[in-house]
Amino acid sequence: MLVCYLCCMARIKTDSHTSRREVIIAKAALLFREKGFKAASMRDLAESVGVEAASLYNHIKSKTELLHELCFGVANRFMQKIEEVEQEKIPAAEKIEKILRFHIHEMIHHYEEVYVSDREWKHLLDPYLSNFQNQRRIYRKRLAAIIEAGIRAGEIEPIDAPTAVLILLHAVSGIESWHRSRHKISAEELENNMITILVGGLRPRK
Amino acid sequence: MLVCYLCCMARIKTDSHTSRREVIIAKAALLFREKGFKAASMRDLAESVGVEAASLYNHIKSKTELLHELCFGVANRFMQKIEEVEQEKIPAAEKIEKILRFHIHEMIHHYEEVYVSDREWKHLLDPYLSNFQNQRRIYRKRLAAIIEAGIRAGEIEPIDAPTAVLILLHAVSGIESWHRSRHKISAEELENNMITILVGGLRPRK
DNA sequence: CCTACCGATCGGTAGG
DNA sequence: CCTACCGATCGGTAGG
Repeated sequence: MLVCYLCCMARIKTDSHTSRREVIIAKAALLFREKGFKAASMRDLAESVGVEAASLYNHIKSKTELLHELCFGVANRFMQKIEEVEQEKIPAAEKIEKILRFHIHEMIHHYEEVYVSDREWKHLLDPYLSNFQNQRRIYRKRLAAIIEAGIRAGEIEPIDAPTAVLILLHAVSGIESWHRSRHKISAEELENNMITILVGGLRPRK
Repeated sequence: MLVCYLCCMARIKTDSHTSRREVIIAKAALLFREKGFKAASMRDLAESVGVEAASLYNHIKSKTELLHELCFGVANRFMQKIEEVEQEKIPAAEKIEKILRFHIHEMIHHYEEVYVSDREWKHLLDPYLSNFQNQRRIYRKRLAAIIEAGIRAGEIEPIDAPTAVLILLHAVSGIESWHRSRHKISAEELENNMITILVGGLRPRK
């Protein structure tokens, strides 16, 4: 379940746009998530695609290229979303809630890619590695800035903003455990429970 | 900084108890955290210990044995702590706070091992792998049971307990990012900020 | 897209 | 604790 049902319906119906390359990347996401980047071999990937290992190289340049595609695909979506939310004229606490809901949605509907981007990025090679680390740092600073604005406006508990960012982002990545567990509550229930606990924890209590 | 200063002072002073095996395990924790289990080679480890790769096998059986040692060392400490806290006669919310503070403390002072146990356990081999997964599942159930008791007692917001557990545990593991960041606030500040955000989010707001 | 194959590196052993 | 070395597996290329 790499891709969101709604997002990709058109593509699946017409079928012709799911190129071989996209299939390879999707299968790579699954494999890298299951085994980790280093432990997943190109022969594993070839088998799951249904070709010989050598044939993969007609569609991709290298194993790390697959990791670039996955990591930056995810990073770009998050960066785009935060830019969009920053410009809305709503209270900071609502901005945070919107961004959190986006994180939760991405984690639920694009699980494999988001997970890989989160846990395997350290295996990127160096022009890409430092690029990715920079994007991450910038993203967290922007999120912290929203929280700080919220604190100044009295909408958010006065706490250390970088610590709050760290908690929020990692808490959301915990959906990974939910995703693989048996007794799953529904996606909506999960989302609302998380928002209750996390955003609730940020609001002033009187 | 594998081990806690306080915990290990005696050992460092007398010096003779830090056996070669313990040094190897400590260096392995560092390497597995930096590179990941699969990407860290026994030759890397040998170099960081200061011997040839073959010599390591006079002190350990295999690479995976190092992973066992690290994962179960950590798991056992957490299991022991939760058993201890369960038996105290204090409100559920205080139990949760105590356990959270223990998690935070472990993450700060035994960073490498806790991190490896958290992220690399999937590379354990199968008698150990399922054993570890069982311990994890049991631990989370016990934590959820404390939260549920707290909800029934009206000390904790009525939310889905497994979701709360998932959020709490992953939020705490976010200390990893703090640990490697430059502008670190102090460990005590960090701990108190986390408790404010997390336990604050659990308490009823009126 | 395949067969055939490469150099490098891996975890681990033998033997001293 | 070392030197020497093993079989397996890796990412990737050549050539068709």
